[in-house]
Amino acid sequence: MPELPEVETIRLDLDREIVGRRIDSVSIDGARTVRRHAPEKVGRTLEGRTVTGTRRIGKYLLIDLSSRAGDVVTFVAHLRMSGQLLWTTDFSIPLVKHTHARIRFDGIEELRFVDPRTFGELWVTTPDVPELDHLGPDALKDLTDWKQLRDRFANKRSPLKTVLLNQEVVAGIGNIYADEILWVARLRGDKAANKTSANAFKRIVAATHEVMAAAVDARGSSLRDQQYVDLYGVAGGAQRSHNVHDQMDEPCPRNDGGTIKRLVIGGRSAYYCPKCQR
DNA sequence: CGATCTACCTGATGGC
DNA sequence: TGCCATCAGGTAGATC
Repeated sequence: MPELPEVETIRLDLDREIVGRRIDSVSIDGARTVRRHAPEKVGRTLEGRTVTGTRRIGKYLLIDLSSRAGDVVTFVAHLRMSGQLLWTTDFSIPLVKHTHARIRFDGIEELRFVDPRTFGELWVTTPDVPELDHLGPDALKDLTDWKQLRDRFANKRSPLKTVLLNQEVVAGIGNIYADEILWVARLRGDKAANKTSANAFKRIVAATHEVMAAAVDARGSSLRDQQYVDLYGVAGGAQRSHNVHDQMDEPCPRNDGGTIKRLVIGGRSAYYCPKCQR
């Protein structure tokens, strides 16, 4: 569920709560939560360490930890479709269904990982996080030059939206914000990516930064099901600014007489205005 | 190499 | 009320 702005919102909250704090204990429940290595390794690795900082790469959340016997480690979380990270001020507060991991800090407070669909995952690794080497430039921080995007589009004949969703091309864009970026850039997502013009690449780069920055400012998008909430369980506000995503049959906000349509691109819902997106 | 399916899961929703 | 089909913010892996 969460895309870059939602992960960044959670990271900003976490940074405030856990940097400088010590992890007492970790419990992992559910065979799917940790699957890159033995689940017990998480507790063994984290317990007793102090959080030194947080990072985000695309939709991955990273928590850096203090060294022990000379080695430093990083804890990685990806929420996939239905994962949540929730801050609990007292570990005795009852667990909600589908709570798969608990990380306790300084005796009482607890970070909980809740994930009904169990697609999300946690793991520990080295600070260079080699598992994420395949990711393209981060859509918010590192996508600055349109030529960078053009080069990454080379040889890609899939639809434009499919390529924007490819995390190896650019990291952090998901289904909601791909629709929004394409609307701002006035481009249709079902056109072949390799036909994108230089001017269109410039508009995509500008639109990506604009859409992502505004969504972070609004603390992410919470749709009807409220599956995304921040670290404190509070919904975001970016959905109120969606121009096309999930806006079927609504008038285009450009007031150009267009009506928002839905189609399927790469097996996923895509919303667009047939009037202003070409 | 690139493109396209499919699997991985639970839960909400809407039609009959 | 069921019961069934469809859909959901994502990604990795198989296959062509």
